[in-house]
Amino acid sequence: MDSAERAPASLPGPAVERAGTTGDPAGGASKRTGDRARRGVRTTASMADVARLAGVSSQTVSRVSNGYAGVHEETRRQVLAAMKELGYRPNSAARALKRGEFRTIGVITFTLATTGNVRTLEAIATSAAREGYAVTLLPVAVPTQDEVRGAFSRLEELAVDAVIVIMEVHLLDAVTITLPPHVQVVVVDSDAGDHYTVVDTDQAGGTRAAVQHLLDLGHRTVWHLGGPADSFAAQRRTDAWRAALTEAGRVPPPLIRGDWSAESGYRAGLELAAREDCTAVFAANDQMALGLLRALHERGRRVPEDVSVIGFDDIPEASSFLPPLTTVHQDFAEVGRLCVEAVLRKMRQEGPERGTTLVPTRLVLRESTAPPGRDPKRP
Amino acid sequence: MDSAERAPASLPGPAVERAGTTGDPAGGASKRTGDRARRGVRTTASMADVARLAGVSSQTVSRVSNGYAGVHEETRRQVLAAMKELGYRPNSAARALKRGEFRTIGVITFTLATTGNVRTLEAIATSAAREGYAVTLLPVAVPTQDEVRGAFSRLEELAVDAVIVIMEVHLLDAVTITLPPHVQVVVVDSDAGDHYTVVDTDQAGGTRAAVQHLLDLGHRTVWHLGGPADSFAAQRRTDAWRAALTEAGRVPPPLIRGDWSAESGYRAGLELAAREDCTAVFAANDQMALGLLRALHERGRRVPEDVSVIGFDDIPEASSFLPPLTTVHQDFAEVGRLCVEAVLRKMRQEGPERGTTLVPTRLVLRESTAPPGRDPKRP
DNA sequence: AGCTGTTATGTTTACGTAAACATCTGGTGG
DNA sequence: CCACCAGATGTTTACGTAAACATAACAGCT
Repeated sequence: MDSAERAPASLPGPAVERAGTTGDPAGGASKRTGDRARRGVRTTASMADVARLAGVSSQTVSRVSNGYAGVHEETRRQVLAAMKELGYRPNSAARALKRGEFRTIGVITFTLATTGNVRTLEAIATSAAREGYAVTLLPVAVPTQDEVRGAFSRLEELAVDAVIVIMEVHLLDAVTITLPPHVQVVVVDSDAGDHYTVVDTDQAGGTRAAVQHLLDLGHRTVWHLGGPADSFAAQRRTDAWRAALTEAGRVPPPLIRGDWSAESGYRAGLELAAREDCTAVFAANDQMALGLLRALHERGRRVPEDVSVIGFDDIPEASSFLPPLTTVHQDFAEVGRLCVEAVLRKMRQEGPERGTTLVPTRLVLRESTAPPGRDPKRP
Repeated sequence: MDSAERAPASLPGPAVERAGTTGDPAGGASKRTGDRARRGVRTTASMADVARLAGVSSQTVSRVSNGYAGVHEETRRQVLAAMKELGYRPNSAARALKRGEFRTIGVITFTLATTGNVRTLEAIATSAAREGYAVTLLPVAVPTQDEVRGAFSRLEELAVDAVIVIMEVHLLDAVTITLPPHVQVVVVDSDAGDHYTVVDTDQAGGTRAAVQHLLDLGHRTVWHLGGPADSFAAQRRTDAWRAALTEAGRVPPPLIRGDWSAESGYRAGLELAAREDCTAVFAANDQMALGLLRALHERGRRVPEDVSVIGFDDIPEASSFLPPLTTVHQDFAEVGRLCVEAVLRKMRQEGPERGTTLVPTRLVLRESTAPPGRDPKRP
């Protein structure tokens, strides 16, 4: 309880007063000195131990451990043997302290409920591992400024060299962030390319492909089931949808907004099903498209005969929807990979400080789209 | 001494003033020694800096930083002011080195493609943050022994105090794991409760509820679309399904196996749709149930009139399936929370070394189940 | 032989923090 | 009035690693 009370060392926190004893019930049975011996934690072997056993200096152990050339083969073998015998593991805290870097990337993201975030995170973790970096996860439960601020203040005292932010970054600007000065930031899902390094899916390109596909099929116009207003990705898709229609000389119907969830797609679908003039819908993600399909089905509007539906993301389940969903495929793996690449480049001061990288999309044709007015009753 | 060079905390300074060659200013103009000065990384303020500015010893700064009592209020204020002015952040590497702990939990998991893993991970991260711990993610791309070994060897030199393993642990036993001796392990999805501390969903309870529900509706027996053989969760669900049927005096039909994906559910569904005697199916997860629904629909078998379907997980989309899916709700958040709790308790040596904790499930009734043979044409 | 350069290894030092121990106040009670 | 105590603060030291510098051994060359 004592140790739990010891507030997690947060700087801004006015420092919880430590009541009572220091935590150790006076039983001074510890003859061992050393900090951690008292907690009963078995200390692991250090370089000095290995050096002693191998009969060399600890510096030579360090050289072997870091793979430097210039160590006699014989010596190296002895050192390696000693390491193995003692089960030596380099202490990463000491390494980080000495080297001034943690080899860790922090990832800040909202809820992991959306496929996109998760897939990107996974790709980031994989790419980072390949580069010898670990990934520390910082979930932000609710997208309020307070929560974001909280995540960042946790981050400030965290052992990271760089941060990747998977969310609309305007929330950040509103917050006064004070990151350790050398920490690099890369952002997904934002238009802040002039302030940050941004990697993102080509939302506009994907959207245009989707809209164009529907227009090519002969639909007069395309309705849009958009994502929440605070998502930049959603905003971009909505903008691109409008632009694509306008450029094609069509009148964009009123925007209908969901919140990414299938449930919101269902509600929107009930609305749309009531409109006879709605023959094509572009949903801003697959989940909402799923709800939309259900609503249309319930109201007796057939897909794709009466209404064409197209989604965004290409989640694995999309091919199992009823009917299988035509959708815009996002390459999350590539986004994650590029994020890591960008952030490492920034750390090495090899890359530009800012700018946006777009990852192309691909339209996946399945069975939820068809020419309009194809009524099997009047073939 | 060199405090003049430590720039007085102009916070948003990008600080790439070191022009010219990247790392080797040949005219050794740098009077500073020190490792990281040479890499052009601006050193952040240390305790010593704060102490100097506040006119106290660094130990007093440490006391303030860690919230110890016994610091005069006046002094504390001064120290806090100095910290703020310099933008001081405790160096977590030094802390970790000194304290012998990292305040970090490592999470090893297979692909983040399954909802369960992701939701559990998210809950772990949230709970850990609440306790002042960070979470480091270690994805294992493919469930081969080599991959697992790789993840663990990365882990060995990683800065973690504890590990939570989200996968069947038998893969681990086959691998020779050599973790730092004091690292605690908690496992999800395993029956290794006699070797490890295990937290898991009550697979058996949930399965029994599902099977019983179908039997109560009047179905003669229940078919099962199981998960992959290497998943313990899948195994448990399959075992419980057999047991529940047997106890009720029914004959378990042959097992059909999928791989968790909707696609595999679809393939299985095509098979099941061909069998007139199949009136009820229990799918081991919701994704497979989705594929199953599609196959049944394609083959003209109505759900729930001709076939009842029940899933497992209760993913958010389940309520938007066609029809909305009756399924077993898993409380992933609770699983994650308990994992963190267990692992922290182990670290503090307050809890048992091994044993299994089960988290109860809840059957969510929607519209994919009904009594058999209910033909709406003959009400 | 004497010099030079190369290779292999050892020694010193510093990274930032916090425990352990030491010192210095001012007040209290005998 | 002094011994004593407790609270407030300072000093020393060690955590494990790796850069920087130092040394030693030896081969090649004039």
